[in-house]
Amino acid sequence: MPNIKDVAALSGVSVTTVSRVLNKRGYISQETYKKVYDAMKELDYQPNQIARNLYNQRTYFIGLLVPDISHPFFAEMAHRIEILLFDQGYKVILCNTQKSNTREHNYIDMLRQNKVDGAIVATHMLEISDYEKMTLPIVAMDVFLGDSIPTVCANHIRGGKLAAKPFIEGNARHVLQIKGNHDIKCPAWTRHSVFASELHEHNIQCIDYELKDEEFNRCQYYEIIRKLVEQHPEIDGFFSTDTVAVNAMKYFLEQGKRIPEDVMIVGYDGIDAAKTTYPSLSYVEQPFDKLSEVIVDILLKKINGENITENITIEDIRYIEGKSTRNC
Amino acid sequence: MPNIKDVAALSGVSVTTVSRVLNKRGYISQETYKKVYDAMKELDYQPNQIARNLYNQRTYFIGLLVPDISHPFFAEMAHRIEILLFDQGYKVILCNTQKSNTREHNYIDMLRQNKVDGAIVATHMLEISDYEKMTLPIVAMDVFLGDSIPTVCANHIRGGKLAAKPFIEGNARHVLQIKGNHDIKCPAWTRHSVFASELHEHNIQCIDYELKDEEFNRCQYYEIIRKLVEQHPEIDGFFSTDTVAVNAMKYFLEQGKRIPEDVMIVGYDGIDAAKTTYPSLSYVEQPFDKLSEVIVDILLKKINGENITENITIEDIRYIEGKSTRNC
DNA sequence: TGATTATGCCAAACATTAAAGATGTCGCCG
DNA sequence: CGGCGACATCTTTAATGTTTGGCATAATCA
Repeated sequence: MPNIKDVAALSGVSVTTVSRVLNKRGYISQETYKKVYDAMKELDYQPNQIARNLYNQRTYFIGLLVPDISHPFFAEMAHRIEILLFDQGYKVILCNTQKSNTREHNYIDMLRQNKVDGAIVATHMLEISDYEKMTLPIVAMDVFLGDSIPTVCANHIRGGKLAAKPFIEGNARHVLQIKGNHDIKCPAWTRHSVFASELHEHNIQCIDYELKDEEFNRCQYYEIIRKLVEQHPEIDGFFSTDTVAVNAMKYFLEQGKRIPEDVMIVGYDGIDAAKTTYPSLSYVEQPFDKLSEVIVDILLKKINGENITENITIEDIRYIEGKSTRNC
Repeated sequence: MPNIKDVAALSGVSVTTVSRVLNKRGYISQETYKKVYDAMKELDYQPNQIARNLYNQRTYFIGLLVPDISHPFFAEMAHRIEILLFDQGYKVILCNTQKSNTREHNYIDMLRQNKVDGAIVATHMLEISDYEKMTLPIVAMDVFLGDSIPTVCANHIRGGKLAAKPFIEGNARHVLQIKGNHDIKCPAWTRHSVFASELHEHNIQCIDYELKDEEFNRCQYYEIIRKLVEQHPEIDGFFSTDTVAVNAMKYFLEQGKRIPEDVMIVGYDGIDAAKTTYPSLSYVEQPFDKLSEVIVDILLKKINGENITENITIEDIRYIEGKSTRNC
């Protein structure tokens, strides 16, 4: 692979001059400029970023830690985040932590060894103290990593209320909600507790089920729902993330239940799958675009030295009414 | 951030000795080993990979170019590929080319400047010659990038036949198939041409529609289907990728069509969405696990100097029968 | 003449590694 | 007991590709 010396040799100028051309620094004549550019083209020269990174002490690399990129929520976010970052000159290193703290630990070490400029973290298998003692600029995505690290998430209080409303208005009596196995510090937890208390306020029974550690795989959802509904045949309402909700819809329909007459279903997130069900799913939509914009914005500010620790809550969260809920 | 000098200073040995401890090279006394490790721990030292990369002339970085990571097919593949690579010590740089050749070009340049050890490419907006002249080890994922770059894909001839079978056996008369806007060199194209010729052999009309460049966004699928079906009300069969197929199912059900009695639907890929429809979708399943294993395997072999140019076709592709097709 | 423009050279810096060299210790043989 | 070699341990030095600052040297222009 050609290096700057080869370019200098071919164009008949010094290495310094080539560097000056590359970085548009100092005086360069039109003629030299052309000579150097021609040489670069002829050699198909690509400046060695590794060497530049070493000298400049920054890499423009960003670590993106998600539990599982094949989960549509993270895929949607990753897509937007990567594009926003690339357009600002940053490169994303993808890390699937798989809900394993060993893996998460290895990824964090790897990112630090590779001197990433920052990280976006959507997982939290490590101790909060592990994150807090890091000097690396971090933004937490829908997850709490301690007071010193800003969390960006949608307003889950509002989300929980929005999700509860159709059940209240539709006169549901026994609602099953399935929540992730995140610990209590996870913002997503909020929507579920708000949801539950909203229902209780209206004397609607809320049956809570928390997915176990080993139940995070999406292909298990259907079975889990089947068992739960068998245990609670009285269920006439269901609330969970979209990925779970679409499985629930399938199950209820297969059982001959009418939706929304017999069972109402509300999803959360607004991923593709929520938009292609029949009957169409009612769901609370997370502001993917806004979330990713704010996450990237905060991260870049932190990288540029701003000391940001406050959490940011995105307010624009909407309820999209489909045909899986009824209005009485 | 502490560097190897700080560790050396704190442990009272030379920089080289620390390096030897790190790389387990040469003779190190138990005592020195301990001193160095204690110092590393005390300083929370992380070896600088950038400097190592520069010296060793390899980065263990792999570029992953996909059109759009939020598309479930790529998300599923990316997930598996990233895990396999990380477990082999490689790091994945995520690139969403967005079907833009400018972006793709910029990504390729970026990857070369960052001296990635290899790349997995699932997009092809550039000229084949652009890829062929690169010295970078590349594996093409379900895409053709010229004779010198190995393509890994499932057997789409078999896939096309498997997809056609239920329509033939179910006595469909007018089948609409929607295919991606990939040019004719894309392996995925094969399944659609095989599908069409299989139908023709059995005197079934096959209406082909090719998505336009600007129609790659999944939220547009429903509208496209609506227009096509309005133009062809005789349609009693539908074949496409899962992401399109689930939209078709929604549309037909909303139109009051019975599935499979009035319209049969077959999907392709086997993503989550295909598994949560009601009635359950019949689909041809791509071997995600096997595909990703082979892609990573071939790439690592190429990185290690093997000259691999032959395409690899994965045979284990299956038809999963759901309730969206009928057996007459 | 003196400022401006253009270029070159050299050395240092970034953090690390590897080859070669220095130093010291130990055992063994004559 | 002196010398030699084998081995253990650590240091010195050069290298990886790039940028930058300081300094020197011209040529050009006003």
